[in-house]
This record gives sequence, C-alpha cells and structure tokens, in this order.
Amino acid sequence: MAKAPNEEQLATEWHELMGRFRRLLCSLDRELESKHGISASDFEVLQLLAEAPKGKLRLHELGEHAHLTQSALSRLVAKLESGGMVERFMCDDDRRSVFATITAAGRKRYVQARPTQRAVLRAEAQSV
Amino acid sequence: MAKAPNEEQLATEWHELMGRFRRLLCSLDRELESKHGISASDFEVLQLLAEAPKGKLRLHELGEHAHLTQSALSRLVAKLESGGMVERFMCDDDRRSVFATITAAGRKRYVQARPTQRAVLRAEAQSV
DNA sequence: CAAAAGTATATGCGTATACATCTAATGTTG
DNA sequence: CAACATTAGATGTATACGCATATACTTTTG
Repeated sequence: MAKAPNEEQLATEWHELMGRFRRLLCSLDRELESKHGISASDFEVLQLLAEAPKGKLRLHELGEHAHLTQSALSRLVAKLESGGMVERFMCDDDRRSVFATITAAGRKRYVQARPTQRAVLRAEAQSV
Repeated sequence: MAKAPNEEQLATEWHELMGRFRRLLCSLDRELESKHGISASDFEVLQLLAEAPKGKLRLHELGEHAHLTQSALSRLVAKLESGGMVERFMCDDDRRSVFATITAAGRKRYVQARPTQRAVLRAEAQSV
C-alpha cells in the first residue's frame, strides 16, 4: 500500500475489501455448513485447537487468536461441546480458567472440513 | 499475491485478514456510533446515497453496491428513515420499486461522520 | 489475614443479519 | 387476455454477536 494514499482511495479500498470479505465469509459459511455442518467460526476454533500442542487451550488463550469477543467465544465453545467436537474442563492451576480440548470426533470433522475451506480460499484468491 | 501460494499460506493470510477486518469494522462501528450515532453499515448506505446523482437510488440499486442482503438493506433503510436521514417513496415507473433518498439531515450527518470514518481507515492503514 | 482490586468465564439482553416466505406489481406466452 | 413466471421489496423466524453485568476465583494491599 502506498505511503500516503489519499482518503478517497482508502475509502474505496475499504469498500472493496468489505465486499470481498463478506462474499468470502459467506461462501465459507455456506460450504462448511452444507458439507460439514459447521460454520466458519466453528472451523477457526477447531483449527486453533487441532493445531495446539495437545489439542488443548484455555478459553482465554483461544480468545487471543480467534477473532471473536469473549462472550461469543464462550457460547461458540459451548455449542461445539454440545456437538461433541470439543470438551471443556476446569483448569486445576487456576480454577477460574477452563480448558477446551478437541475430541476425536472434532478432529475428524476438522480434517474433513479442511479441504473444503482451503478450496474456497483458493477459489477466491484466483478470482482476484 | 503469488500465482500459486501454498494452502497453508492462504489459510494464514485469511486468518490475518479476518483479524484486521474485524478490528477495523469494530473500530468504525464504535467511533461512528459514539460520535455520530450511526453504524458502519448506516454510513455505507448514506455514502452511496450522498454520492448518487440526485441522492436517490432504488433499493435494488442500493443493494447492488451495499454489501448487505436484500432483507438487511430493507430493514436498514427503514431504520434510517425512522431516524429522519432517508426517505422512501414509490417509483411511478415501476410500482414494485421504492426510491430511497437522502434527506438534508442525512446528508449533514454523513458529512460530519465522514472525517471520522476516514480517520479510522487512515489509522488502520498506517498500522499495517 | 481481611478487604479490595483484578481476572476468567458465563449469561441476560438488545440488535443485526441471513434465509425463507409473503405480497404486490410487472412480463411473458399460449 | 388469462395463466404462469419473474421481480422488488417487506417481514417472520432463527442465529450470532457485542455490551454490560454476574459469578467465581485469585492476587494485591493495608
């Protein structure tokens, strides 16, 4: 990006970025939902957990990497738990904290959904 | 962007883009809401109308440029109308269509909000 | 060590959005 | 021109999110 693009240019870029972003997010949501029964946000969280050392992160750590507010993350993890893809349990070191761990079923779902997600990203990247 | 970036790279870029996008959209919403009482989406629609030839567009035309679904746009325009920033009236050529026009108050609000929006965009552009 | 401040998560509530469907108006076709 | 298809917009419904706050636990402080 240029050093000091004029403001109209910035505004136009933002408008276009917003368009691309929303289209891509919509595609992701639709493809992941229809083929794997998960949303794009679900996928992000599953991915973070699947890539974590032991498939295990405190919610607070998850929140630092997922692009969600604390409340949204709390509910999302609760939803994933009720879907059997994640489990929550107390952290003994600090009993305010809660660990989220990815289950075998969750990992399987993630592995299946991954090519779908990558394909959508690739398609969008090529269309630009 | 490279011709055939590998998939992990794409996924990482997407993750980062999502982060930047959400932060920016949140900043915009908060700044515009606190200083001018409008959301980022409100601003987008006001901008489209303010820049339209006669400050006048059919909802369907608005929808082609705003990054919103038809239903979201319909409600958004209704909200702007109840806030006195926009007016709706029938189109005589095609009585299914509805024109949205920006009012003097709406244009004033847009002009006031514009520097705020541009400042947020500029701040984000510089932080990258 | 008791009280106050801080931290991690959950939840009540309001709002924005998407999807599906409805209504009204227009176009098309036999 | 009557029946059907299409189009523009509105609305019922469900969901996801953010903000504010509540709850439970931990750390700091006097």
